[in-house]
Amino acid sequence: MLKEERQRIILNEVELHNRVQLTDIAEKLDVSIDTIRRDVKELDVENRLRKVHGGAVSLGFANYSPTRNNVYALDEKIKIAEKTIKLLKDNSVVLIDGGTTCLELVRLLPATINLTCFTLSLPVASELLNKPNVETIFIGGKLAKDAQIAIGSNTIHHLSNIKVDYSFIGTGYVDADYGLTEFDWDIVQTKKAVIAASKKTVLLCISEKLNSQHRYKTCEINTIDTMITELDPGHNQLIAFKSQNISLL
Amino acid sequence: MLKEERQRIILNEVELHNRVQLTDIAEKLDVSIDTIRRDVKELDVENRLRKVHGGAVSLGFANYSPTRNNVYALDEKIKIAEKTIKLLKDNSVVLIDGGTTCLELVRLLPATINLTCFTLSLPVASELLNKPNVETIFIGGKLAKDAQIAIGSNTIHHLSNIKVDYSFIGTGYVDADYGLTEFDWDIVQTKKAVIAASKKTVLLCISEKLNSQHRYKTCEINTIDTMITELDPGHNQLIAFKSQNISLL
DNA sequence: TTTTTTTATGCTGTTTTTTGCAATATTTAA
DNA sequence: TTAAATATTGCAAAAAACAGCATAAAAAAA
Repeated sequence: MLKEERQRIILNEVELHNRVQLTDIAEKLDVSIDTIRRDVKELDVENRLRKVHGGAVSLGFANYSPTRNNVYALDEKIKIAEKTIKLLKDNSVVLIDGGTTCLELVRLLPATINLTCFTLSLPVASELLNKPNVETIFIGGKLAKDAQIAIGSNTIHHLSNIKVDYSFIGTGYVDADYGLTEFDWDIVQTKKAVIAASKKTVLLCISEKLNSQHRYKTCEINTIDTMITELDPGHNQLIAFKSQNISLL
Repeated sequence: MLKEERQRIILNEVELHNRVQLTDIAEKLDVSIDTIRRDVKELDVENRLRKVHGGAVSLGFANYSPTRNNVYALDEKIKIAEKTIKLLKDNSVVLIDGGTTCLELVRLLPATINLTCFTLSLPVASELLNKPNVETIFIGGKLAKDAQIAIGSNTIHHLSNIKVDYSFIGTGYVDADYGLTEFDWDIVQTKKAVIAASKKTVLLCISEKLNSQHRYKTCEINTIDTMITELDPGHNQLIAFKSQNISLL
């Protein structure tokens, strides 16, 4: 049997069942497991399937990723993400909120980091699945169409049952006096529950949002433990926050 | 024998069987392996076939994968999705499983349809958010990296608290006698919980999976209420299922 | 015609690829 | 944690590819 032929059969099996075991294929084709393993490794390098421990899965199955749309102020968000990653300790349990800043944080997480991550956000969950050493737990509930996050009473109830070391949240609006505010009432309720479920809360926020406010209040500014912007902590845009009881990074 | 004639025979053989081995053809034509090797090499540079180690494969065979659509057996799955959509009544509450067939179903859902959808699958949830009149509820829990679905005791517990009108599920393997089976134990547990949470269960399955089986059993075939394949219900591949207590579509 | 040139083929020895095996390490499941 | 399954690595045998050479056949030129 030609190698090409064998690999074609492997691909076919993988696409048919989404997932196959190397031992099964080896037996079926009557070649050694080593041969199948090498085939699968090659096919993996060629991006025709994804090799996993003990077998292989089809790309359609494993490779789902939402199209990365144009992220506003990407550079700033990347800077924030990099600062945030320094805060993360191995083996901690964290909760990561939705929003593009948090999503950028997840994208930039090093593959080596060992975390247990809770999240409410579909895109964040999707990205987290690409991190080999992160265990991802999605907090279920009714999904908000626009924000792509779980909201509502059910979600809030689930959140009331957990307590994480750190939560990393974004916000629609922030002001040193008025605190964190949002446009959407449901989001506020959910964020409140997130903060209540965290020992420490870290706010990720580009400087452009500073000194803005909206209708519904999530929390006072000093409810936040740490605020991370792309600016240097000594920047004079942050003076109003320095007097509050939060640490700046 | 003319070189021209020999090469034509080689090409014929390749077209017919999608592949040939050099040793076979050399023996058949009673020339040295070197001659055949040179022939095949020439045909390869002329782009009439593709030379591989030990033989040659047809162009269609070699090109099948690189430029193919990402979803295996897409046409069949679309046909299944179309049949399934006819089952859906407005304002019903359904649960949609993961897998590419179910994902295709969601993609083809008309924008007008009014549904409440539960799901465990990240990609399915993501697609559902594009449907303006569908309320999506994600059943939370620990996420499986490869299948991108919620699994584990927490998920199963959540499922035990709901009862939907219909669930639409896929399966790794199905056999008229052995029932639905899977490669993965966790997936089986979750699927069992899904079935328990449904008044009616509908299996979506391309015919290629019929008469295949694996290690862990999800359920007997007659636990399923309806099975939908891309085939006509009267097709003789489905005879073994007709005698079971399930309806075919 | 004969001679020369070109092309095709087969043979030999060497190199590369493929494959299976065994020893060891790593990952996973219980 | 331990035990089992799976991966990795190095190695050796077999198959295939390759390069060079000699010969035979065919074509072209004398």
